[in-house]
Amino acid sequence: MQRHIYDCQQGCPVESTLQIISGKWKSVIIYHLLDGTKRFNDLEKLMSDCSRRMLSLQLKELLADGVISKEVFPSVPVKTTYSLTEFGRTLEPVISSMEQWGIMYNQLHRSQASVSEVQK
Amino acid sequence: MQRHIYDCQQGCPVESTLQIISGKWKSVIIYHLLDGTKRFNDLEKLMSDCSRRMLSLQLKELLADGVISKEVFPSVPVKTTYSLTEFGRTLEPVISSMEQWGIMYNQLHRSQASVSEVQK
DNA sequence: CAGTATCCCACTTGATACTG
DNA sequence: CAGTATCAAGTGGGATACTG
Repeated sequence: MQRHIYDCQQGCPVESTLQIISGKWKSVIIYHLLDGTKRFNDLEKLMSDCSRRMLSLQLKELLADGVISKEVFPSVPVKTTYSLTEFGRTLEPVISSMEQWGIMYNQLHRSQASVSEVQK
Repeated sequence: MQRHIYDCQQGCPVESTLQIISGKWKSVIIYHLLDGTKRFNDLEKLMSDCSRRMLSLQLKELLADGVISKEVFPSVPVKTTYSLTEFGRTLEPVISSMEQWGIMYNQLHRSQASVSEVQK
């Protein structure tokens, strides 16, 4: 994936934030990790729209940006866990506001669906 | 651009939010419109990394999703303004938290830059 | 289990030029 | 001024198969 899409001239703060969280699945990963440490497999199940390949790529970038950390337990079979770093946890307000908005949006859509049902 | 990337199964709220704001430049546009109504040209200047073509495409999608509205004044030459709709303004907490985080992040980078300077 | 490697095409995006 | 049209190039991302 190409990094540094935004050059954040005039230091636009929103572009800076996007620099870190704008991957296709990054904020979703962070969202799930806010809930606690997860294994690769856990994330795969939580985000079934996201292919294993994409999950792997996005995790790698988050790792490189210091947002998450990875721990490998050399058991057989191997066990890996991902968690937010302290830095990653500073993104909580951002992800939480996205969560809050999404909840509101989903309720809106549910009620619109009900209206359509009634209109039939 | 392909829409509806996320099918938001289990109604993951973060995926729902991304459905609306995940375009490459969408949150930046919303950010600038929080500041007030803007003309096409204003946005072009504020986001000089974004090509005219991309700006146009992203505005079209935000329009289609009801996030922004457009007003055309049939003067010569034509004048167009974009503003957030009431719905679009509900995204303020999301964009503001991105802004806040970006400000923090930029300061962090500035001080790191200074440290590097000193280290030379 | 937790990935990586390879192939490959669709979509995204930039460049450039044109227009009401 | 505020876009659109067209073309070409590059990338994103799926499918599938393989591995320590």
